[in-house]
Order: sequence, then structure tokens, then C-alpha cells
Amino acid sequence: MQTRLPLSPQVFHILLSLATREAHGYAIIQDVEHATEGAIRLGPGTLYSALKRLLADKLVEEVKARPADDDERRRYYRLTTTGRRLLGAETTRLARAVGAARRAGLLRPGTT
Amino acid sequence: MQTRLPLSPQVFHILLSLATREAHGYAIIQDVEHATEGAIRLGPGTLYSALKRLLADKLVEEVKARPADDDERRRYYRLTTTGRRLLGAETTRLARAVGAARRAGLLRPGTT
DNA sequence: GCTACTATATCGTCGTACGATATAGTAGCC
DNA sequence: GGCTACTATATCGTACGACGATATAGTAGC
Repeated sequence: MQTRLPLSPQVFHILLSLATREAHGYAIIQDVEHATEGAIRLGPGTLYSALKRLLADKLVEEVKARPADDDERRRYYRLTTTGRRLLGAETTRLARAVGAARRAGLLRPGTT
Repeated sequence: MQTRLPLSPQVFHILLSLATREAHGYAIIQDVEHATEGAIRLGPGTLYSALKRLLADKLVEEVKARPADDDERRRYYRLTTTGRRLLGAETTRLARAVGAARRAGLLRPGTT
């Protein structure tokens, strides 16, 4: 993956899930399903291969520090500065796209 | 392609380009590049294979009627009702995603 | 007649989303 | 104590789709 736009919806939501807190893989899967109201369900294949690429591209990094008494199997990830910048750029791109769609009358008036 | 969300950014912009007017393929390419400020540049491979799928899925249909003195090579397309409905659903999904990203502080304040 | 642009079409490749499968620890429960 | 369901990560194979390259050809300007 180049560090270029557009991001796939899946990758966008993985990064977005990491924007507010560090998280481990399984938590990302659940968070994305919740946040998208079931529209995006990440299977393990999708999530872990995406994470691998995101790590390689240094958009995400692994966190060593762990809470006490945490499940040993978990691996925690957080956004890098580059990752946050890219996510911001993609958000801007999406906001423009939504604006254009709104002007075309594709959203019920009042939709935020 | 299933008629399910999410749409790829490319397909979203192809449908969005057809939301306000009928258009032929080459016009779609130019419109999408303009509307996305160069972020999405559709090559012929991407556009015509996507159009083929969209036609097969009845999200888009070909228009027979032609303006007088028009370039004979052009083939015009328009959204079907199904296509418009799907585009609306995807727009709603994107608006929610942008809202979540905004709450996470990823947009410069004031961005529409 | 040259170049650039318009316009559609097809082909091959590569990336990646996805389901299936595997492994194993944890928790509740009867 | 064994059952099931959930948590958690990992890998594999497949299939779809985005993309660049290439082809064809008409149009326009010079």
C-alpha cells in the first residue's frame, strides 16, 4: 500500500478506531462493527493482514506497555504521527465527497 | 460485486458523477478527477470495468437518446432507481464515518 | 501531416478483502 | 469435569477489482 489516498473503507475504519485510544486487534474488529452499525465487519484475514501492512508502512506501531492483569495474548497498536496525518487527509477527502453528495440531494435533510 | 456497502471510493464517485446528470465514460473520468481535486484519477481499465459491473448489477443503465450532432462514439449512462438508493445509503454511511472522525478531532475546525 | 485530445475497449498483473481453518486461553454453567 | 461460547491472534487460498499498458480511431488545431 502506498501512503496515498483514497484509503479503503476497511483501512479507514481501522485507523479511525485507533484515533481515540490504543487498542488490540479483536477490540478493533468489535469497535468497527459497532461504529459502522454492522456495515463493516472485519474478518481476521482482513484485519491482521491490514495491520501487517499498516505496521510495515509505519502508519501504526505496536505498543509495548500493557495494563496489569491483561490478557497475555493481546497485542496493542496505536497511530503514528504519519498515520494520524494520513487519516486526517482522508477524512477531509471524505467530508468533501459527502458535501458534494449532499448538494446532489442524496442525504435526507437534517442528516449530520 | 454485491449490491452491498461499503462501495469502493472509485465506484462511489462514478455513481455520484451520474447523480446530477447523464454522462458518457470520458466525462465521468474528468468529472471525478475534478470533483476529488485529483485524489481519484480513473484510468480506462478502472472506469470501463466498473461500468460493466454497474450495468450488470442494474445500478446504472445506458441511455439511448442522444443530443444532435454529438460525438458518435459516446455512450451515455444514468443512475437507476436502485443505483440512486444505494448511493444514498453509502452517502449516509460516509456521513456517519466523517461525523465520528470529526468527533475524534481529525478535521480542522470549520471544515464542512 | 504532425501532435494532442477525445472516446471506448481489452488484457494482464498485483493488491487486498474475505472466508476458512487453526490454535489456544478464558469464562460460565450444569 | 466436561460442555459451550467467547476472546484473541495467525495463516492460507481464492476471487474480485483497481490499475497501467496497449489498442483503435475519430476530432481539432496548427
